[in-house]
Amino acid sequence: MTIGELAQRTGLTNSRIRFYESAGLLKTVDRRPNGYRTYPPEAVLVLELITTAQKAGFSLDEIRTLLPSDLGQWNHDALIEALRRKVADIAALQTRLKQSKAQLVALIRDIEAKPDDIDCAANARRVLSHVLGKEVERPTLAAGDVKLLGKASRRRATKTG
Amino acid sequence: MTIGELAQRTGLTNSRIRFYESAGLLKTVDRRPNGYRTYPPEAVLVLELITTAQKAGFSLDEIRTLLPSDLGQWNHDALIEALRRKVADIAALQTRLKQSKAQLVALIRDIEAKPDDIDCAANARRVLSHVLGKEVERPTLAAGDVKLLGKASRRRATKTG
DNA sequence: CATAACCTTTGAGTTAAGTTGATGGTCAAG
DNA sequence: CTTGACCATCAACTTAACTCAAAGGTTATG
Repeated sequence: MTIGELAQRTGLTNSRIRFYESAGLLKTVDRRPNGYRTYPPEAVLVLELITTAQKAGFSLDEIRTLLPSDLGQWNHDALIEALRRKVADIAALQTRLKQSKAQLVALIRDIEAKPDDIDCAANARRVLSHVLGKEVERPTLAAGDVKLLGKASRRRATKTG
Repeated sequence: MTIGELAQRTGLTNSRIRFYESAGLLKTVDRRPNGYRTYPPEAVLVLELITTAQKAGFSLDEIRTLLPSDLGQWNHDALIEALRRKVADIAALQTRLKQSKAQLVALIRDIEAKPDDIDCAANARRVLSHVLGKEVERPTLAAGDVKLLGKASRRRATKTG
């Protein structure tokens, strides 16, 4: 199989397959007399395995250390250990995401729960103090004196509190 | 406040603060006659806001478009919309992670549930066929003929099925 | 006035996982 | 024998969010 055929069967690009080879994920590939790479059918499996592992969150570095030189010869213990570690990583990330999401949801509620009797700036201070978890001082300067924050400039016009 | 003082109060590095300025997150900063940057106390708040937003998953680009030029003058609608979008992003990621984790857990169980009466290579094929969701052929070549997979070489010795 | 500890700018380096482009060889068809 | 579709290598570019180094100005202290 040529690299183009392999690319078609796996849905990857030629350059990506060459990149995987240069990254040590594919064993030294055979060459035809003309220099063209030639692959056995198993190459399809290996590439599918790589992309599957990537989707599961493994880096190419991790995959390289886990892929055996022969598809039937896995390092059982290292593999299981890596899988468990990845599950733990995911669990940790899930915890963080859950917290972040809860904070954002609370923030949205907080912003929308603006008391009718305070103005925009006061509401901003109120919300900010919740976000940053501490007292936020009222500006002692006129609005124009607050010289922070710049260039942004792709904000829309409407400013409200 | 000098940049060094601001860095100490926020726990950021000088270079990071300068970087945020060059990235358009801090408004044109005042300069002393000697060319040194000088910051008002509000700068601490702005930087804390930036790092807080980053922890919640916002990119600097997103933050730049949302940060108002005045801390009391938010673009209410754009902000709420961005917050909702971020919550949706997180929810989508949570879904993906849940699936990945379930797949990995299933894979671990699958690997460990090796029937006593099959050998390593057969177990590898069995597991592979589950992972890739299709039939995996038995090798028609001797193990040494499978020329894929390379360089890796930092694998440990013990090979099992 | 020397030295340390600040500050300045500019440009390049870092990581991951590739992509893109330049330049050139190979091969089958017409 | 030329055209087009392949293939090869190599270096450079991409994105994000910074860091680091070089080269030099400023300020406080002894």
